[in-house]
Amino acid sequence: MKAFTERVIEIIQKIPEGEVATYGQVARMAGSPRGARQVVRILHSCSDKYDLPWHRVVNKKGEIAIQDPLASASQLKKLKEEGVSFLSDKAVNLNAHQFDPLQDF
DNA sequence: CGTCTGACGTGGT
DNA sequence: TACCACGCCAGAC
Repeated sequence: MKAFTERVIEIIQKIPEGEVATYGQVARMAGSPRGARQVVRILHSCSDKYDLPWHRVVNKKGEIAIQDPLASASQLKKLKEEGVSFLSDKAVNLNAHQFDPLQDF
């Protein structure tokens, strides 16, 4: 049983290119259904240190939730480059690109 | 220890 | 459909 934080990090690293996952989804996969906020904290503190594909994590509406305009623009660009389709300027098509955890279990 | 915070989720209006 | 209030819980101080 690894620490919740480490599990979250591993899960995020498993998200394939061209797909995205929601904060709550990652939290559930890590064993903490209510831990979406913790996923946020982890991205803040570990996205750089652990080389996480943080741009593949969005909120449940498929929107880029990050507040920093520079970082959100970067996320948008990376997702488009990976072939993710967008419903709007800030929301991905979750229905078509949401990461399927079945492949991981 | 107690308190605050946050790139969220859910349910009610 | 959109917005608001509240719950959640690990980490920073």
